[in-house]
Amino acid sequence: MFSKFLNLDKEKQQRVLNAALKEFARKGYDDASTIEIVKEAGISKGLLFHYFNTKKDLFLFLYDYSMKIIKTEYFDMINTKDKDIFVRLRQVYLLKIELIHEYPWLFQFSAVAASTDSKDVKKELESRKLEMESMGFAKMFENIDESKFKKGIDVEKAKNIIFWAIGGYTNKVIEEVKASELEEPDYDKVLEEFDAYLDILKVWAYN
Amino acid sequence: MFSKFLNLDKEKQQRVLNAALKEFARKGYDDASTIEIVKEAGISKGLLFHYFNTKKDLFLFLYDYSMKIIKTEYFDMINTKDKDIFVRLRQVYLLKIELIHEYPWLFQFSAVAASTDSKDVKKELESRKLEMESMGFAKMFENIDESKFKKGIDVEKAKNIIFWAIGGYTNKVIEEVKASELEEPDYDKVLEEFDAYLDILKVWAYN
Amino acid sequence: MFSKFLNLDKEKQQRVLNAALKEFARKGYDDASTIEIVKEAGISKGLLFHYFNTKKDLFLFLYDYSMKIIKTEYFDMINTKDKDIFVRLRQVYLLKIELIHEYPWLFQFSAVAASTDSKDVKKELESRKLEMESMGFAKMFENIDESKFKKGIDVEKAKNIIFWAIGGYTNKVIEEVKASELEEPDYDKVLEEFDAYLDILKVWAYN
Amino acid sequence: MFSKFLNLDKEKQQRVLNAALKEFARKGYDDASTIEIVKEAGISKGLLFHYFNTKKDLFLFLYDYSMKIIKTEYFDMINTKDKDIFVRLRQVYLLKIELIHEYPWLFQFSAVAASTDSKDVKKELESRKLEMESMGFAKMFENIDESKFKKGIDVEKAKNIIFWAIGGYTNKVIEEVKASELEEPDYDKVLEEFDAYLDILKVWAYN
DNA sequence: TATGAATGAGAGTTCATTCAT
DNA sequence: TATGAATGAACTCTCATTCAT
Repeated sequence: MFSKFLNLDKEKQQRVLNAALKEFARKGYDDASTIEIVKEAGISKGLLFHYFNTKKDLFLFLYDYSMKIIKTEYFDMINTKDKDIFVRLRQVYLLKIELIHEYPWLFQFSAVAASTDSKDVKKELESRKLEMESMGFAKMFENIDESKFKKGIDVEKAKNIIFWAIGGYTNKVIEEVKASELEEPDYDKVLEEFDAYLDILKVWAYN
Repeated sequence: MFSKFLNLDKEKQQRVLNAALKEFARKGYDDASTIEIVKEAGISKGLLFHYFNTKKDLFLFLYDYSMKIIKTEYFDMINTKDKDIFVRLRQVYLLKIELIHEYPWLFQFSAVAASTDSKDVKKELESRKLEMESMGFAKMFENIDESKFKKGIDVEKAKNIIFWAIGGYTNKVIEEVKASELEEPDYDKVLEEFDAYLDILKVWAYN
Repeated sequence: MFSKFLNLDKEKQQRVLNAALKEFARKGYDDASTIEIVKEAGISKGLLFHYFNTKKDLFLFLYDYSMKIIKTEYFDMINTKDKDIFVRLRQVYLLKIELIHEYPWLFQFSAVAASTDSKDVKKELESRKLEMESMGFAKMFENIDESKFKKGIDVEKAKNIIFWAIGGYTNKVIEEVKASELEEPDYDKVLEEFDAYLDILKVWAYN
Repeated sequence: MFSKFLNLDKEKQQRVLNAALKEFARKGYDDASTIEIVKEAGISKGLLFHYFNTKKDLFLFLYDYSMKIIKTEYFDMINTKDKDIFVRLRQVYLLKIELIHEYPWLFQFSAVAASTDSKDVKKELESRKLEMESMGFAKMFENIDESKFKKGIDVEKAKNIIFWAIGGYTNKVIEEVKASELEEPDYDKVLEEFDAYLDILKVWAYN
């Protein structure tokens, strides 16, 4: 199907993939411009369609590509031997930062793809949505030692609060990066702050 | 500037405003269609441009209009005499539900506007972003009795966690409404669950 | 459906119709250029699509329009009281010339439409093909006095020969007009020659 | 000019020629796709252009090639010793069927080429149109014994009628083949019917 | 004020043709 | 000679915006 593209040398593939992920991540499906993608990738308009046939196919290719990476290089890498939820979350966070380094637009693209309502791709997306979010959520909280939690509290809700709190912090970092037009945050500082939040949650949630 | 529009009878103004808020909220700036707006509003295409000159001006008018409502009818209505953060949050939540009833697309529009990156409006939006979020955050946590919090914990971070947890729950509700294609959730059930989350956070955060 | 177009003043309608009939008649469906049509019609690119939505819809509109004219102003006008086949054919021929005067590209368009294989319109065409040709053939030869024909000859085949001979002459005239780049032939000369052919066929076919 | 192509082994030449004739015959000049040709011929895109430079040159090469075959293997093969027009026509008909067997797309291609109006090739076609039709017509009716015709009738016109009648029958057969999606008609049946038409014409035209 | 026909730049896509290998 | 990736002009179609009425 996409063999023409996949036979390219890796460097050119990366250029095209990153350009496309970036454009879709920033503008969403409908507003993303194929012209911007080819400009950024340094290829001609015709060539993009030589590889991917349509904008829609390109998007779905990127979706599958992203999901594959997120599954194999993120979810599957979560070590469920750490049973303490905060040790686990820290581990996952470090994994994510690593991945963002390698694929700067991957998570933003997948977030945009997950929430798009564009009628062109909605149907196809629904049919393949493996619920990355829920899959990630499940893996993140798999085999957790719940005995450490304060008694008398709904553990599912407790997990949700922890999940949302961490997601909130992550979004804050992303917003700050966007606003300051940095390409990358200072990950040491971020991790330090992240740990501070984990510490609070630990004190709160555990006995 | 928009005097032509503002001189209309209120009923017609509302029709146009709601139609436009709805379209932008659903599709984002670039993908919103002026023809859909005029159809829904029951006016002609020419008239919309007679009132607002350009799509961009319409959008920015809506943004300012939304911010004004959110400020005057939401943030300013927060009663800071309730010093307990969880009493406060519950109060704010009820206020928001009330406002959603009156302006169904207001908060979704403001969320879309806040996160749009469309180059047409990005610059103007930045220059006027009064940081609704931070403004809301500030008001929501203004004059809070911090003595109730567990000692030895960074209060600002604690507030953030609570804020994000609540935001997370809100988004979950919105996603569920979207997925079930309901126009409105069952607010009683939602409030009950909301309270359950507040209770957990209370146990956690307070002594 | 095509109300926007049908509400135009007749002169503009004619300009657009003739431009489109001409372009499709000359180049066939696939190769016809909407740009050429709008140039010839003196309207803008957008306007053609404002009227007809797609090239396909335009083509099918033209098809239905042409079939209607050919039916009501050609086939239905054939006077079947003339039972002599040669009187009938002469009558039909005069009718056709008249119609060509009014709608110069009508018959060429309908011939092109009948023989097009373009996958875009093939299906729709098939579903509505009222078999103009066979319908015309039927009407042309309806209520003919067959007693005048030479005995012992298959009358159906005889009719076919006459039909093809006349068709052949007609095509010859069309080719000559094309080659000389005249817009219209000298109809008096053509009719004279046509009569000469009819006379021969009469001597041949009748006793 | 086309020496690169002509130096190929005959089998490959034939593959390319037949693929190209078929594609042009089916779709006309403008709508014919070079990629379809190379796929059918089993060569690469670059190679086609290496041989023929442009689509136009390929088309004109095919035209000249076709005309040459039609001249040498069709018109020149007409045996003018048969002076009876109907014997002659039958002979020509059999010749044509034979040739169609050998070059399935030859006549359809030449018909399409003769009637194309595509501006790319129109001019060149006109300048070399040796009037295949008229050439064939001339040869077909060369050295015919006109004494057998009914007296008092314009012999040229009589010949035309016979020519058109036969052409009409031929087109009918082609249409029927197309409609039934057969690759080839039942030639025995066709010949039988063809003879029936010749018989009628014979009775009519001769004393 | 109010309409919607009219405009044209720009979108995604196709395809003959070129060119590095 | 042979390949097919790469190009870019041209296609159909969309849509914010203008303008005659």
